Order: sequence, then C-alpha cells, then structure tokens
Amino acid sequence: MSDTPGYRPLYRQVYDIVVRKVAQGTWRPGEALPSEQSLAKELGVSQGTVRKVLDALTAEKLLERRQGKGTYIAENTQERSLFRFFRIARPGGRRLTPERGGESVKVRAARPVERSKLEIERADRVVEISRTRLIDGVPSVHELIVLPADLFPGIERRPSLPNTLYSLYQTEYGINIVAAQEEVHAEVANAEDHRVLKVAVGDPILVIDRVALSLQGRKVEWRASRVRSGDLVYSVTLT
Amino acid sequence: MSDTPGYRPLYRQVYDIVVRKVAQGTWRPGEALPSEQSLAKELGVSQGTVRKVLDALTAEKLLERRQGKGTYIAENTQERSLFRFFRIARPGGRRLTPERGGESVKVRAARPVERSKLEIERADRVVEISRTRLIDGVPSVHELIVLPADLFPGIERRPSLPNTLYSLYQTEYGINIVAAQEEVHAEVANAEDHRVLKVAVGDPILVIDRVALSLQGRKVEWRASRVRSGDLVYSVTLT
DNA sequence: GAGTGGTCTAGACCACGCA
DNA sequence: GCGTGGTCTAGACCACTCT
Repeated sequence: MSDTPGYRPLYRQVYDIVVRKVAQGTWRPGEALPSEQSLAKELGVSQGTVRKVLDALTAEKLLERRQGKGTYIAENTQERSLFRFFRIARPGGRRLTPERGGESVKVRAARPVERSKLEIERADRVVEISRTRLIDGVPSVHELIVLPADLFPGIERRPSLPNTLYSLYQTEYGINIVAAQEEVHAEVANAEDHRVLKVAVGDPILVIDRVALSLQGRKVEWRASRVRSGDLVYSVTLT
Repeated sequence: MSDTPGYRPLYRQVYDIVVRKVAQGTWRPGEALPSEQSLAKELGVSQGTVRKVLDALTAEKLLERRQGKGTYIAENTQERSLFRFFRIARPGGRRLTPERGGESVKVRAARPVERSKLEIERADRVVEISRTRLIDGVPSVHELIVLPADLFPGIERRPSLPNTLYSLYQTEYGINIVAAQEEVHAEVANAEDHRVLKVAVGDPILVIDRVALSLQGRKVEWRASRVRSGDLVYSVTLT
C-alpha cells in the first residue's frame, strides 16, 4: 500500500475531472456545463454524485448554478471581482468602486523578493504594472503589481488594462484567480505617497500585500497596494 | 400570497430546530448530538435530510463531525478561537499566540458610538474591558472591548478573564460567536500608544475595528485593537 | 462486532425559466 | 410543456472508532 490515503472517493475523481476541464478551457467562462443527467451518464456515475461535485465547486465560486437554467462557469466580471477581492470601503461599510488612474507596464528581470513571493526561478522575467486608482475622483490607491511574464505573454503590449485585471487573466490567459492571501500593515507616507496620493509625508498609510492563487494553486500575482487611510478602511468579514 | 418565499424546504426547518437547540443549550459545547438516524426518526424526516443540515452547520463551524464517533458542538477552544479570529501574524505568515497583559473591567453607560455599533438602546449599560496583549513578551496590542451589559451579567466581578474571551462567552453566557465584521485602517501613534505599546509618537499603528455577531445574528461585542505595526501584520485569506 | 459518519445509487416530486 | 436544478426519500455498502 502507499502512504497516501489509498482510498479515493468517486466524487473526488469527478471533482478533479471537472476542475481540469475548466482549467483547460474545455468549457469557457460564462458557458453552461452539460446538465447533471448528461454529465452523470457521460462519466458513468449517478446524478447524486455529480450533484455533490457541482455543489462543492459552486461553494468555491468556480461555478454558478441557476435553477431552471443550468450550471455555468463563474465569470470574473467587473463587479464580481471587485466585491470579492477589493476590500477597501468607507468606515461603516459602504463598498466602493475605484476608477482607473494612470498606469504603466514593463517587463524586466525578477528581483529576489519577487522570486520568493511568486515562487519563480532566478532567470524568469516578470511583468510590472504600476497604477493609481481613484475613489470618488480622488487618487486613493497606488498599486505595484508583479506577474510571471511567461504566464501573460504580450500583456505589456495591450493598449490599456481593464479596471479589474482578474477578468482579463481569466478570459485572455485562462487563469482563474480563486483565492488571495493578504497581509495588511501600517506605514507613514513617504515622498512618493505624497506625490501620487496627495497626502502629507508622515500621514498614516495602509499597505496591503497580496499573493493571488490560481485554480491550480500556483502563485500568479503579487500586488502591493498603498492606500490613503483618512476616510478609507480595509473591510473583511471573518466567519 | 405573501412576499416571503412562501416555500420553505424541509431541511430549512430542521436547520432552524438544530440551531435553536444549540443556542438554547439543549446540547452543550463539546457534547455529541444524537446520531443521524435517531435525529431523523425523532424529527420525522429521512436521514439524508438530517445529513444535509449537519453538513451545512459543519461548514459554518458550529458543529464538528468525526467519522466513526459522532457529531459534536464545536468548542471555541483557545487555539480554535485564536486561529479563527485573531488575524495578527508576522510578515510571511507565521501565526502568533498572544499572551495576557494588564486588564481592567468596568460597567458604565453606553456612549453614542457604542449604541450605534452594538445596536442597543440609550438607557442600556455596557461592560468595558481594556487590556494589553503581549507577543513574544512584548506589549503589541491594546484592546478596548465593549459588551452589552445585560448579556454578560457579573462578568465585571470575575477575578480574571481568559486569553480568548469567546470561549468564556460560549461556556458561561451561552453566546456563540459565529462571525465578525472587521475594518482595518492606519493611524499614527498617540501619547497613549507610546505609553502602552512603547512605540514612538508618530510611528504607524494598525487599528482593527471589530463587531462580533452571535449565532442569532445579534451584535454582541465591539472591539477596537491598536497594533504595533513594525513587525506585525493583519493576515487574511480571501476566497 | 456494533455503532457512527461517509459515499453512492435510483427514483420521485417540486420550483423555476423559457419558449 | 419541457428541461433544468432543488428537495426528499430509502436503502446499500464502506471507512473509522471503540469495546
């Protein structure tokens, strides 16, 4: 016998098959999957087993089910992505929608900290995106985003980037962001913060460090966001 | 017809029954529930329906299931509570266990901000707990905790408070904390931070504002934590 | 071996969306 | 009215725990 369980429930195998089909793009974002019945027949299992898998993937937000219609690949639409991963709000809870400010994109060699954050090799290149986001017209967030260049070929030549990058990752590069590890800490504003965010040097700044994970569990984005911390908060619900 | 669904699945009713029994203390934390079979018979539904409910409540962390043994009321033990709601860590991810520092408890009238945060009435009284927590022996977190006094009778007369208050709420007052809404922002250290946390005035401070919700959905605790932000971060995984 | 939760099946009926 | 997912049932067998 091996040291791994040795016992592998049927639904686990079905789960892996469905995840692989989504990851490989056999089904595209927004599309409907085959019905439970036809999936069950195709895979040689009961409808109940298929149901268990689809329910689990729906809980993980990879799928969406609509009674009477079908089961769909979840789309990282603008609003959905924002509400899921953009945690900046006004004190008291009102969620916000940032607008796009200035941005720049370049490809360069990875620095040590980036190799560590993204778990990539010494020789690998990265894409660096620097951008400012406005809230109610005011520059409020400055982001430095670093991606492994091999996963996002040609991204630096796109004329412009969408407000929510994750929908771009999904539709153009087949990369589904399913989770993000964030670390938040406080700093005081430096000269660049003063220039970009129009805050006084010495004012408090909220810094959010994020590593985003793909469906396959790979670290595909590192993002450091510096946020004006007068009337904005980082908001999250623990369950 | 009414404007509410008008349709109420069986498992929803069973769900409510089980939640009520836990909330009322019919079953105590750490105890085993009756088996699926006996619950099903008692409630006049199939085992599958009971299973659906118990699985859901397990996902919500109110129950724990152990194959071959039974289904148990989840306990807010020290470690469990800490890992679930204490999000302070070292950069890079290592989770920390705070130790108890000085604390003081008093009962007084509620202030306007507290009435708003806890959704209580003008005349209600509150318990105020002020305490310092140490990390690796260093004063690192200063907390101001406010509770509706009517929910926690006599708490101010306890000789000392445990490190994790939520296990006390659960075992002594029958209050299960199931979720918390947190808002994080940055400030610069004031004179009190300097005194309590030994940081320089003007250093960055992380402030965490939490409202904790009970199983019944009531706001039962408001907590403001001020955290030394040199080598500590607020760490959370978005999914 | 007895009792528990975990998996899997087959089938019935319900609620919903759409043509 | 048809096809979809959602609920509910009954029963079989498996894996785990404890005695």
